[in-house]
Amino acid sequence: MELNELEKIRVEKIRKLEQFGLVAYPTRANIDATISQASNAFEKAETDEKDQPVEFTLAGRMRSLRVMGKLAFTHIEDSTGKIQLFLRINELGEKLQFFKDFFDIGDFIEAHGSMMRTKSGEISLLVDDFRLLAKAISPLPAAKEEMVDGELVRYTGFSDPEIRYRQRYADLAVNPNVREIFRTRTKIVNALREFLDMNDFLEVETPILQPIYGGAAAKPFTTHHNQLHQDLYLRISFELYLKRLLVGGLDRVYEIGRDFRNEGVSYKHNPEFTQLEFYCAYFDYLKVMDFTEKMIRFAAEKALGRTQFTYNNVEIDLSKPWARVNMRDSILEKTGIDISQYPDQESLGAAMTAKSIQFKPGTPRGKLIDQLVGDYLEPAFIQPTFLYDYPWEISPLAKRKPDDPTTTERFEGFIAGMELCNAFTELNDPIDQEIRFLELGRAYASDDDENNPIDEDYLRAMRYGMPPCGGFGMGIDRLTMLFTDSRTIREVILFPHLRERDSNTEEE
RNA sequence: GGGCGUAUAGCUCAAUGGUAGAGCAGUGGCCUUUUAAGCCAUUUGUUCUGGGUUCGAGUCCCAGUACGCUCACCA
Repeated sequence: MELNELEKIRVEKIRKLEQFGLVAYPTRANIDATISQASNAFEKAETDEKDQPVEFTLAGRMRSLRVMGKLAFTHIEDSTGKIQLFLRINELGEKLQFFKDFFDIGDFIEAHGSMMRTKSGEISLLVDDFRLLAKAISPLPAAKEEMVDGELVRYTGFSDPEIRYRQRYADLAVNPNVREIFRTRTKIVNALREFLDMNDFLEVETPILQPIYGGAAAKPFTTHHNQLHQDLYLRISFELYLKRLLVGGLDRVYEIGRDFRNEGVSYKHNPEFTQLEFYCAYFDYLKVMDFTEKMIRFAAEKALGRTQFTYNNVEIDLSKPWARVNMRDSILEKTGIDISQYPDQESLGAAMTAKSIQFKPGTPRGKLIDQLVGDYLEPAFIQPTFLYDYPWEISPLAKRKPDDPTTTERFEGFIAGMELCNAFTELNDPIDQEIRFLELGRAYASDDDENNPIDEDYLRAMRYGMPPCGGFGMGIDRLTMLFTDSRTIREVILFPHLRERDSNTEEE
């Protein structure tokens, strides 16, 4: 590994330390409080007007350093906050010189002393002893910041997105707002879990390695089990396994986990992403809509502490019920085309051509409708909106409407023009399900796409009898994007997928 | 996969085809209340990679790589 000049200097410091019989990476730390605990305790002692000194041993990473002749200031940071260390020759004697010689920004330091306020009023630890806890050899990208009128101002930064994602550890270390995004993400997941648990759902885990993939329309990643001589797929959804559990009498189940789709990467697509799916016996899609509103609102309250948030400079309000938009009516309104009048690919295509709407020749009816939705409806769904009643062709796992077999009881939820969730009254009729699978297989064959064999075991499960139920799937990453005002999915995934680098450029 | 853009010091960025620079970081010095500390001095480059044009290329051309935006794809 090639070290640069700065790194060589710091390695040399480690070598010198060892000559003095000291270690750069001691095994144990001996702190007795976190940084926030210490400052809180001191503030309390101040208000209680207690005279005895408040002493602590604290530790953290040095984030700033101001050295004067006979004194020095450094801010240290742990995950609870920042505090200033005040080092003076008065308390430290010649050990101050040791500090000046061997400590750098980025190092982890442990310091003992008593809490005080400096002349400018900042809570600080007046240090009477300290030691190195871990030496940083590589300098962290410089990111200086200060609070001006409550606003965080950053003067230089670590902003190249590529390096930020490739070296997320450094990104997290220098950009507090990035740490905040991932704290919020965890709060969201915890809140969703709490909400579902409160509603008597059972959290389960289903296979990620699947012999037959299904539950969504996406290309899978393929892998192989050597001993069994069997090709396996990384799941593209949880759906078919979770619904098997309803056959088994687990009436309310959910899973939060990773899906893998071998598709294009974009600001809202990552090859692996986190999904929440739940299934609830005796729910239909209307009940799922009500439940979804409550669940998202609950997540916002828990993760953000409020039900309004700003995304892309637009105020989104979750406190009100979501708009509910019928797909047929809405397409008619926006394009003048009544899809119910055009039951096949040819007639709908002709209607679109008559309106000068272009499409790829040979596109099946379902995908034409999908295109109309994507082009004319979705971008307008800024405030939370449920778009409901999808054509059966693109909804092979959803139940048909009792009064209209060409339409299914399915909805998708949108916020800020982005698809967030997908849900339906689940198809529990094994005979209809088999017809749909066969139809789907035909569509795939004509599309010259991946061969997607019928999941016979799923049909067998359904033949045992599946209760009527509602199901729901939501991208956790996208919800996190919304709640953290992130413009790309990579901002909310700790280690997003990036193209592999050449080995010769990978090395420093 | 297509189009457009970007790639220069550890970080953020400059540089008419004519000696590759600044701020911060680093190093040395001064400094007992700083907080983007200050002052003085000072070090650092495969200008993404490989070709080409030219007396001369960070700059122009071609190819490649990565990233960003965008389009396509995406039940």
